[in-house]
Amino acid sequence: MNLKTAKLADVAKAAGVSTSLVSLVLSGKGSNRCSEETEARIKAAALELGYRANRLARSLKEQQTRTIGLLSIEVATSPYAGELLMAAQRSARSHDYDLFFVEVENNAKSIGEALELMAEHQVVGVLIAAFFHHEIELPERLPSNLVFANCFGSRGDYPTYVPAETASFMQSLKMLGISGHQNVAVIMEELPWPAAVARTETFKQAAQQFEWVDSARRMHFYADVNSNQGYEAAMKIMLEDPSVTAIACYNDRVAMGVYQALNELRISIPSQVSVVAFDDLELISGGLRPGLTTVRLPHYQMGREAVERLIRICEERDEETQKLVEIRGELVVRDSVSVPRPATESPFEASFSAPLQEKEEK
Amino acid sequence: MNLKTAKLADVAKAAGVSTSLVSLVLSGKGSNRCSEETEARIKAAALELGYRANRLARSLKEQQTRTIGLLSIEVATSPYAGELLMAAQRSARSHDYDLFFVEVENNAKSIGEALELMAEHQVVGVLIAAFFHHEIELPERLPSNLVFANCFGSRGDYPTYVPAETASFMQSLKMLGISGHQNVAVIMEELPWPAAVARTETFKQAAQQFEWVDSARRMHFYADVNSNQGYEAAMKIMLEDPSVTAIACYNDRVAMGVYQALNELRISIPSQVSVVAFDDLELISGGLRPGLTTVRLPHYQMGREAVERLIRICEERDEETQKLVEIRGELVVRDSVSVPRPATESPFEASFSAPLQEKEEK
DNA sequence: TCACATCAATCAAACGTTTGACCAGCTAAA
DNA sequence: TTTAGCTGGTCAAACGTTTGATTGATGTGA
Repeated sequence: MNLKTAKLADVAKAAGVSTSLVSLVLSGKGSNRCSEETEARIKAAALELGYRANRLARSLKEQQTRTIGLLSIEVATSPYAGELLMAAQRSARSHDYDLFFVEVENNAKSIGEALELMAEHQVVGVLIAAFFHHEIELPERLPSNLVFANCFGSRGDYPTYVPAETASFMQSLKMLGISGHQNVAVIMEELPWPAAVARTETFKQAAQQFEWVDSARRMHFYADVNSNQGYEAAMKIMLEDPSVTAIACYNDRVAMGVYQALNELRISIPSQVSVVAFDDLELISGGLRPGLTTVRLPHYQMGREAVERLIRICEERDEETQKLVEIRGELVVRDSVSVPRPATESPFEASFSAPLQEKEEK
Repeated sequence: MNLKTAKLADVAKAAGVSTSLVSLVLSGKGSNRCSEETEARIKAAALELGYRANRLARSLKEQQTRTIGLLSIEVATSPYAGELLMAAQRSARSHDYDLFFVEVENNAKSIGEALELMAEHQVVGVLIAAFFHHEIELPERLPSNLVFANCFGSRGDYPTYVPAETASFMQSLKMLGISGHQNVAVIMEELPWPAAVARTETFKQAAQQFEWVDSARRMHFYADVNSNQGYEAAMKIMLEDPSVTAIACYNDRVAMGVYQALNELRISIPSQVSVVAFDDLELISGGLRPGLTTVRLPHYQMGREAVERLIRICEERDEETQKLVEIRGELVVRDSVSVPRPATESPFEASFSAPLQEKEEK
């Protein structure tokens, strides 16, 4: 493996045959073109010398690679970015494709340069992936074999795999609805990300469907809600509107703030107030107590399906006509939802002494 | 950019010159080998046709690529995996290198296959990166240009960039020490990960240095402490040993459980009990209230420095002799540490009504 | 006028692989 | 005896690029 690895000619010399035959035998295309004895000799020589084909030469000759470009937009801004990436990598490998990875910022110029670079490397197709669902500014020239995952292009009509925001969030909300909640508040992102727009709309639908009380008044918007505004929002909600029995959160991060507010207010989850969210960042949703009932963003599925579609396209056996594929996230039920407390009961009654006593007993 | 891009011969024909000259001009090596007029004509033709060099052919001819292999071990198990990856990618690009990405499980066989694959792609060097600090099982054959980031190999003596566990964690502990804390408990991982072993030792050193009381008794070990045991640990600590004024946590995730326990126990942070941790997962450390004072794992620096070292090695201009490089994480001071409460004061006095009243005033 | 430099450009080989065309020797059917 | 087919291989061209060697002008100094 060091510096120079053996080449076809070395194996051929060692086995006393031509390079052609070695190539044929090693690629399996030369069945019945040589004797078993020679075949064995060639294979032994290849093994002995640790021969590995030079993919550069092979691809040059064959006029195509088995490499796909993964163009990742601002990977680091999100935790769990890895999951889409991992899914893409594994799917590619399982089809014997390799991954050429470039990460850039979300602007047409950087993306254009990255695409040119990939073209130079003769990738057969490109997957553009982002780590939160948004629009990507595309340059003029685009490869024909292009698929989007967790984002969508500003131009063109390419296969696009995104989370089914509406259907997914609806699962969370339905959980509240069928549990009997009527007084549901929602803490939503105000900036017009696709996720925010869709989830807001979903809340309206759910409110109508389940006949939630005062739902219009109970929608609370914050710009850049990720920056810790869940706490303030929940404080405001519970203090100004104590009849609320459930809070739906834009995402897990918001829910984390909500938990802290409810904790401080001595409102117990879920017996006094139920909480649902979106994302399922295990670090949060599994780390909170009680565990957060939330919808898992389908990062893995988006990565896998986008790559498989891309490969089908590259191999010209894509029969799907649908461009936009929305993937529904799975509802992960933990312990943050229960039936609503009786309508007459104040939320400010959650006894805190209970867990304390439990512990003190022993 | 579609399917077939123009090649040297096309540009040559368009400009009415030989391919040699086009190559020379476009690579800048042909200064004063042709007239300015011809040079302009060639460049115009190249632009017109959207010519992009075929890197396969170039690398084959030049007998070397500018591609480095990034072998990532189990990327998805950690959030913020992206940061190391991003750092590696950006550093590589800034030196005009590209990244060939493979992600595998931590076993010698998978890693061996990935390395062979990279060798086939003629990478000039390999960076093996993991997303938590541990040992990597290596196969027999290893490339000569190999560097480790956030992990280390079971064999061989390769440049290795890891977090300075001791020096970093000591920053957190020193923060407690110089604030005057004497009764410090620690919640530590029991499994013998390098991080756990080193951080345990660091705690012992700090305890000795600052003359912490009963420190041996105040070390609490949990196997797989990431699975939410911070809560139970903190409960146990505060109920059995209420004189504790500060809790040092193995990592942010543990601190998250500690916060929840202290919240339930009505112990306020930091006025009654201070908390420090390790990792600085912004999702947690920035999302908790009050913000968690913790040490940032130097993912970005490890990625960057490892790649730059690797490139120096590949270009045979590496003058460093040191193999193991420990990178110190930065202490991120937020609001979870204060001076210890008076020795006579019980921790169970944090008034919860205060923030409630504040809010009710308006 | 000759030798020699310089300029502007071309030639041709090579990188490692793949693969259709070819070939020599043998057997079996026509 | 010819023909055809099989067995067990080899030959040589090609993929797109780079680059040392070469070349044919033109200019220049002795």
